[in-house]
Amino acid sequence: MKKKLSISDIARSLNISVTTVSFILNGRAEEKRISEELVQRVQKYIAEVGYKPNSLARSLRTGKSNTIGLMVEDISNPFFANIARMIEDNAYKNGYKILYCSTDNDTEKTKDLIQMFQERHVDGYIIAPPDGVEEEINTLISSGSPVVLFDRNLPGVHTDYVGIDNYGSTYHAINYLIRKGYKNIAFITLYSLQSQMQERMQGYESALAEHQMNQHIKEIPYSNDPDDIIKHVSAFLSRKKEVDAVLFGTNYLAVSGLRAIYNLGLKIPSDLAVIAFDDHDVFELSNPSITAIKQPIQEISGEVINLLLKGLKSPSKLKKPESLILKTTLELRKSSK
Amino acid sequence: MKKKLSISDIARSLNISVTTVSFILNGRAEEKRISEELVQRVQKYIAEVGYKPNSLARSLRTGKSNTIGLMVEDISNPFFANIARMIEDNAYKNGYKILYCSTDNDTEKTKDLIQMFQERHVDGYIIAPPDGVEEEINTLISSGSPVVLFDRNLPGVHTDYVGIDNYGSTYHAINYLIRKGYKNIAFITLYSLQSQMQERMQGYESALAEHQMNQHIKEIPYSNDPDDIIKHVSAFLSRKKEVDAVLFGTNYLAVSGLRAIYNLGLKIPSDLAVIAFDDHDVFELSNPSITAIKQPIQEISGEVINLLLKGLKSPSKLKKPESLILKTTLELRKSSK
DNA sequence: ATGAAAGCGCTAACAC
DNA sequence: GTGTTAGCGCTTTCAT
Repeated sequence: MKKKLSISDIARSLNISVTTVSFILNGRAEEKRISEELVQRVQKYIAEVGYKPNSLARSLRTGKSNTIGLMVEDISNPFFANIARMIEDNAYKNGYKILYCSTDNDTEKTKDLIQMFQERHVDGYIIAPPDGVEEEINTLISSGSPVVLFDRNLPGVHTDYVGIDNYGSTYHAINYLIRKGYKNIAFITLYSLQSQMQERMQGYESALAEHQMNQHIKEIPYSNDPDDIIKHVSAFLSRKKEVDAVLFGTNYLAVSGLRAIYNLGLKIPSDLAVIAFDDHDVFELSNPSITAIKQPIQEISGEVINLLLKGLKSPSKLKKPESLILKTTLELRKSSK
Repeated sequence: MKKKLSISDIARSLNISVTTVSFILNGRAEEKRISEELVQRVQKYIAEVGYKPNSLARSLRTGKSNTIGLMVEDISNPFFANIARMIEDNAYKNGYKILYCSTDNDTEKTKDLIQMFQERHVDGYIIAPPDGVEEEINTLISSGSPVVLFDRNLPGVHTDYVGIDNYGSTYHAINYLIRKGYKNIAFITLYSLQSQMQERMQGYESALAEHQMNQHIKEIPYSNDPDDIIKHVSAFLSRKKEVDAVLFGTNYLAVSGLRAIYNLGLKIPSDLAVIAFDDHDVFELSNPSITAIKQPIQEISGEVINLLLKGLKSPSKLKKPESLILKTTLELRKSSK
């Protein structure tokens, strides 16, 4: 277990000053007009002894940690896991590491988490926020940290946002079902004030209203336990026999919803047509396969990290917030006739 | 944007020394016999002004970062995403944050990643390693960092490990297929030297050997692109018409494999029985549902974090490595007659 | 029971 | 071009 080397050890061994070493380390040799030969010598020595700067000390000194805080609803949800993966790749490529956490859509938990990240001096935040954390996020922003929101926006928070056209997505999906002749179209969604869920609901309502059709809405409280969801969906569908099509508000509602539907012995699409919001491997391989509103995950992650890196580069005050609303696609499969 | 407070600001405002504040902050007031009244006063003030110690400075001083490095094959794979979620919950509960990364089973990438984590002074490592990083991991261990390996073990590395009975799992699965009367059972697996894949292969081979049955093995190179896998599986199955059952070595091989099977127009289980290694939402909801070898994810994560926390507490030298081999269950579904 | 002060390893303003 | 040095904010030894 050899002793960790420090910059002064290097300087001493080479008989030069720490400043010189530091400048070379930070690629400022040219700028400081340090002789090419010295640079070579230092780099060779550093490689030889395997010296690595202590990033903690560096961070303490510079105030930058080269770390990004990623806060999602649940890292085990495939939508977020996929986004996390793409963001990771991009961040590492740019010299940033990722600290992650799952909020469970819990406002208090999220506040704690934000504080933890703050104490850790993460350089920037990527957040899919629950509602109720507007104030904390505004504090973050006004203290100069770049923040990119995604998946759901926060009213009253002035920062970069990447989302999708939720309203249009459900609006079109419902119109598709109407064209196919379904008469009683239900919307099974999360009991939530989050912007994306509200917009999805509005799209559903508008489409029905335009055709003077009845609403059948079921809002289910957020839960980590699939069985809770299954129970709610079962109860709803057993009660509402007239429902002949259902749009699920999120992918995991749909996954649990499918279980409920199979448990009830309902046949898709003859008894019930199904569309899910957010795609999932399950939907392609189910039999029948399930039509889904597909978010452009790659594009979302790309824009998110892109905006954050931009924010990291330029002082946030100079940059005015951008909002990107991306298009979804309705992936037609066999779950509707 | 108010100036960040430091411990000396607190001390100055309260007219006491930083030492005292530090002791109180670190819960050593009792031990240092600081008057109860002073402790109260300091804590009240700290809460009032919202002072938060700078964890960077603390880490620099103590050498502990309260961060755990989590390295998995691919965070977007549901198996790893689920483990990540459970590990996160436990770690945060114990005051640790998680830095994660995906190795893509790439030896060189993993070496880089290990180095990055080392530079970050993570306190401990949880790794599902590719092969070829034995040396790097041994260096980590001998430098005193606790390391817990999971999912696959590394020969020659002496550290905690949590895995499953891979050999027994495939052995039993194949025997089950044999009992059901299948004659030409294929094993579609990863082209890999990793311990868990080798063991799975051995279980397959032993079971067949005991019944003097022919092997049909297809090893597919690791790829992030599902289409690559689909192509390989399609080619293999079109060539090997006699195959009447197939065991997939990992869940994502099975997910892509199912696509290949459907593309070829094969019917499960009449044309082909299917078993997957690792469960997945897809398998339960597919029609027919797919039999799978299910890993006890909760138990795995629990043991992993448990071992790591143990290692974090006691100097690793004093602790002798533990290896935990957990049992899987064969989740019988409809993909075999 | 409390305080002074020496660093942890690094960066960068300033001096030469 | 290169060196000296003052911190970044904290912990902890040693002194009182």
